[in-house]
Amino acid sequence: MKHFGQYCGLARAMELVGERWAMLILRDLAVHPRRYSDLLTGLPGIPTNVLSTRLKELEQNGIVERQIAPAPQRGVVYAMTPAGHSLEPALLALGRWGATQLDDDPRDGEIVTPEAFTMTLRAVFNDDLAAGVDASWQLHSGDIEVYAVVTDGKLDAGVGPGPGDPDLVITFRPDNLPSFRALMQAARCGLVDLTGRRELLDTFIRLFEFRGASA
Amino acid sequence: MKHFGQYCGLARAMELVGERWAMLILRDLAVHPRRYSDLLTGLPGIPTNVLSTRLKELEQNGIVERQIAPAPQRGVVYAMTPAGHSLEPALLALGRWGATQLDDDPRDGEIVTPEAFTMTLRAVFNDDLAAGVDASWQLHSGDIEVYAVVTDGKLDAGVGPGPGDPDLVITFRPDNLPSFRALMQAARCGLVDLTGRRELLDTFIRLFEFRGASA
DNA sequence: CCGAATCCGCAGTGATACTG
DNA sequence: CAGTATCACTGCGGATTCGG
Repeated sequence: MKHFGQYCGLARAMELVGERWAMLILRDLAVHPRRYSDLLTGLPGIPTNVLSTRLKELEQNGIVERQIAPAPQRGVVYAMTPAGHSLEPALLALGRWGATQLDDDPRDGEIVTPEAFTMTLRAVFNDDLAAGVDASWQLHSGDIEVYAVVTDGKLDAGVGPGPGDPDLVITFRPDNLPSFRALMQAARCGLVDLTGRRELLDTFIRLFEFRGASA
Repeated sequence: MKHFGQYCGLARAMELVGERWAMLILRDLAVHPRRYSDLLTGLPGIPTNVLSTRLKELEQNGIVERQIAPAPQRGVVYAMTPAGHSLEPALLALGRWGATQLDDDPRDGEIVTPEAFTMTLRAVFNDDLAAGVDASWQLHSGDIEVYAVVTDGKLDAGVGPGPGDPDLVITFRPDNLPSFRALMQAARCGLVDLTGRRELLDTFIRLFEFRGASA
């Protein structure tokens, strides 16, 4: 990308990750390493040449790593480098701000991917309310399945079943909720199926209630 | 801008402020309202049509306001709306990350503007160390003049002379320090002229020492 | 099937000239 | 001062094709 000619952190950031689709690729990689075709299906609409160009640029800039996957899947896997992972606070801050600018419901054709959902969980997590909390949830909404594990007030969220048995499984009804906001509303109204320690639903709502774009 | 087709805060953020030059325009407006020509001179290299296009888009999206300036200067002034101001935490987070990716010294042709310098001050400010601090500084480096006022641990930083008399005036020598990093190094080594409460130099260094891209 | 490379039409950008 | 106008160029979107 062409340079902005300013010795400034923001300018450098935009030079490195400001091109079209780059941040969304990084959002997906921030959740877990992914193959080229995983990224393609998780970013409907991205041209294949743009994806491969971005991956090459991000790799060259030390933000993303190209790895040869080990035995079970064998193939190419893209993953964040430490420099890439250190970008996550900025991605979450941008995501929080963007969330305040979202319409109440998805526009025509707008989808929610498991990775977007996971990053939303991380973004809205109320760190300051979580001190001392230990609990784990598994969430089901449509065919999206994500987990959230809070250990000593620190969050680990990802796609799929969590690392251990969840304390509470929350299944949202109806199963095609359009947005995170609607989903939290359903939780508040009890429109959910619960399996496990049902009293942890309130804790979930408290910890993941979106409170605006504060720093 | 074309949409990404995802109902996701990050995607919406990039749709709204992800286009080329947009974040740098917002960085300047986050410091203070500016006229069209101020923005042009503060963003050397931006094409005039791109600036006017961005301003129109940002205005349409409710992030920037076009105001008719009052009596003294009379003319058009662009300013942040509340939605625009709420983007600042994200700009600072990106700037902090980008700062970790900067070379030690500016590349050929890279400049430092007063607005970039001000945003750097805001970005590196160590909030957690500032509890209870009340102090004000005025900084001179070359022809850049900025102020930093800490009131009860909260920072106000801007271009020009501060709102009141500064407790300490710091003038950096040599007067064309290439980077914020070099400037803090000069401060640590005593390569500065001080006027006022000299003991506040240590406080300044402590509060504005860059400690990496932590959230 | 995965992981791209290639080609084309078009929109966004950069540079400069010009105007109310 | 505050923008438009113009035009060459690059990058993106969309589709197809190709090699392992």
